[in-house]
Amino acid sequence: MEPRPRHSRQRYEARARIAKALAHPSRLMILEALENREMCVCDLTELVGADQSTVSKHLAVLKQAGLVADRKEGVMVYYKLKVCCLKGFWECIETVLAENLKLQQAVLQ
Amino acid sequence: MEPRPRHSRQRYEARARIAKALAHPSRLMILEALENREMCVCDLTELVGADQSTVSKHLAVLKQAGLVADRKEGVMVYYKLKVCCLKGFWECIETVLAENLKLQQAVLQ
DNA sequence: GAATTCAATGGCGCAATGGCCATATAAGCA
DNA sequence: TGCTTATATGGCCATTGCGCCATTGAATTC
Repeated sequence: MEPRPRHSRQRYEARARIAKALAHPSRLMILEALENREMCVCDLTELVGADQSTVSKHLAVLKQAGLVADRKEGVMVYYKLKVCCLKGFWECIETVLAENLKLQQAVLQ
Repeated sequence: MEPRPRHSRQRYEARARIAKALAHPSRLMILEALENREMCVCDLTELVGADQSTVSKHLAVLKQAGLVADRKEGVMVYYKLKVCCLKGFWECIETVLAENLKLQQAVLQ
């Protein structure tokens, strides 16, 4: 059985671009916060606890990946989730973490 | 409403470590291939089309994240999926990609 | 129009990532 | 004991990622 990729390299690269956008703690925090309601950059800056410019760049990454949308209202810019499929992602991550923890504890005993 | 993180910083960092492991096209390709059956490093090296040492390092990343497990049999090392929750992840990624594509096409028209 | 506020951008430094080559390690075989 | 094969590791280099600072741009208010 010769192993063959199921999809094209471009497709895996496209998938990885999305996954990369998810691969930072601050961005995960932002995404989770936006599940409740839309928030302005100032809110998110306070939430993350980093420099405003840093948060702004994180938001640009999320927007570029198509995960959030922004809306300007006066001086403020509000961001909201653009996709509702993140639930499956959270569940997957948490499952892995729980499994890892279980194994670690088993080793200690 | 003051914005407050739902979880600790450590938790977001732990989540991000898993997400980081998913954030490379070759690793996504490997994970998808392992859904069918376990495969040795030589198979996966052929699949990915990179240097054997490169693939070995990708596998170490996946193993460290707790996504795959390895089993030695003689000279060969076989890797298999350790978690079955990746389906939710794929679906999420594909949903985002489909949505992005739809919007791009709408812009062109 | 000057001052203030919110957000985005450019720049810079530093750490992490990922690629290949070369080498090490380990198992199987002559 | 060598010899070959499969995998892992170390080294090196180029690229990327991410933090903050400083600045710019845009909207609001005085």
